[in-house]
Amino acid sequence: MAARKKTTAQSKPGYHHGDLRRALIEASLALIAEEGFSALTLREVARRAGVTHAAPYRHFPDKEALLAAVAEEGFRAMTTLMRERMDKESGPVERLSACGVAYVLFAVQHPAHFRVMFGPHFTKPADHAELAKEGSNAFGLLVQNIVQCQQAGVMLEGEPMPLAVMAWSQVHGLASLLVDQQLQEACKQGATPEQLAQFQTRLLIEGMGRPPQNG
Amino acid sequence: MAARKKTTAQSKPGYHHGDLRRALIEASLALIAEEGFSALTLREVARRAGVTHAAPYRHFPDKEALLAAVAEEGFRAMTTLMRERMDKESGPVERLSACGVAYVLFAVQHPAHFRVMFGPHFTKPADHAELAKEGSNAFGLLVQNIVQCQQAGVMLEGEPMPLAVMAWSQVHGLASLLVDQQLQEACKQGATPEQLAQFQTRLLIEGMGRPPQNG
DNA sequence: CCTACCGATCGGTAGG
DNA sequence: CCTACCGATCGGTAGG
Repeated sequence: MAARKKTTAQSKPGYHHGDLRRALIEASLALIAEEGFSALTLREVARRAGVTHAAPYRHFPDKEALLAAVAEEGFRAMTTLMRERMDKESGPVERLSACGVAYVLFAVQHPAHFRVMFGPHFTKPADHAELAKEGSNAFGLLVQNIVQCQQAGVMLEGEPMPLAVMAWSQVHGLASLLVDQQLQEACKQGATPEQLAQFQTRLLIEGMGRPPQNG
Repeated sequence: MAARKKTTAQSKPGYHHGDLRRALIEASLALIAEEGFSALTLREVARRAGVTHAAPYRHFPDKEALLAAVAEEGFRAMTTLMRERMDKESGPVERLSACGVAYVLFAVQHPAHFRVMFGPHFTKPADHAELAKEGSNAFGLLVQNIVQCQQAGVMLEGEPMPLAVMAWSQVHGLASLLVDQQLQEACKQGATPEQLAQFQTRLLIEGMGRPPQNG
């Protein structure tokens, strides 16, 4: 055991990465997960990736660009997970539910990604067109599910947008509370994130699924 | 205009505050609101309060203690606002709705407070007993409203906790999306935060208000 | 509550 | 992708 040196995978100083860009992104995620956001500096990221602190500038002009790349990747992975879960269901209500559950599970499984995606990091959103597009894609999936529920006659008619924003709020709130560790006491009854998400999604659709009683 | 010096309220170096503690808290909030979280350093806070960077240590042992004071104050203000809005209503459903709307409005009106209250800043929650208590008080108000709806027979029976967590998720999600500027395009239809909160709260209670159809 | 000081770290760049 | 360097800022403390 004494012989086992305390080093990261590549401690050789002159090591050349095959893909430093990827290594930097992954180092960022690990750093955020382990030591929180305030610990994220380009220098520490470089250190963890096994390069000097000047190297990252070959791939990202600044920290914001690195974070944008992390966020983009996050949105793509989240969209993929939502699609996977949706594809296992056939009915529009079940597909909408699966989409929401996937949102929450992604956040719980990738908290660092989730924080970067929705944190207030990007001073000028206009500078990150690709990122905005990935975000819209994910939201579009949700809207599409809502519309299909409406067309199937199992959801309130009219503008889909307010309903989509409501569904987004629901899953985003649960995801945020879970990621930020706010549901420790309230939920130590043993409920898993998936159970919570399924319970909430079901009641949510229940509420959106009938017109208010007349009278 | 040339005569108008560019100084803050107190530029006199030796100025003695009547209440430096308050001034530090308010400087923190302004700083977060104006330049984001990463700009929050004890030195900059001291600068804005018009004292040297050693002065804050007389009131707070470190940055985390300052943030805990900000968060405590936030929870107290939020609880007050929820109570005010609830007290204008008499029916349990209306009171629950008012409580949720107040949560969202507080976040929109005090985004810096909201971010501190729910951000991942407190490494050891056990070190901040007072803060935990204020948070529980606010959540308790929500649980109490749920129970009263149940007792009035207008809400699903059984464990109130899952319903309370669901309601919290709903308003927390909407509040977070608004504070983090994520609803710009989706909602430039002109809907105000209060209208969004009221719409969502109404449908939420709708969903929690009836047992699923049997069959 | 201030002055003066400490070691440490950071973002960024020149030059190879 | 590295070495070497820059100015700037930070948290924290001694001593008054």
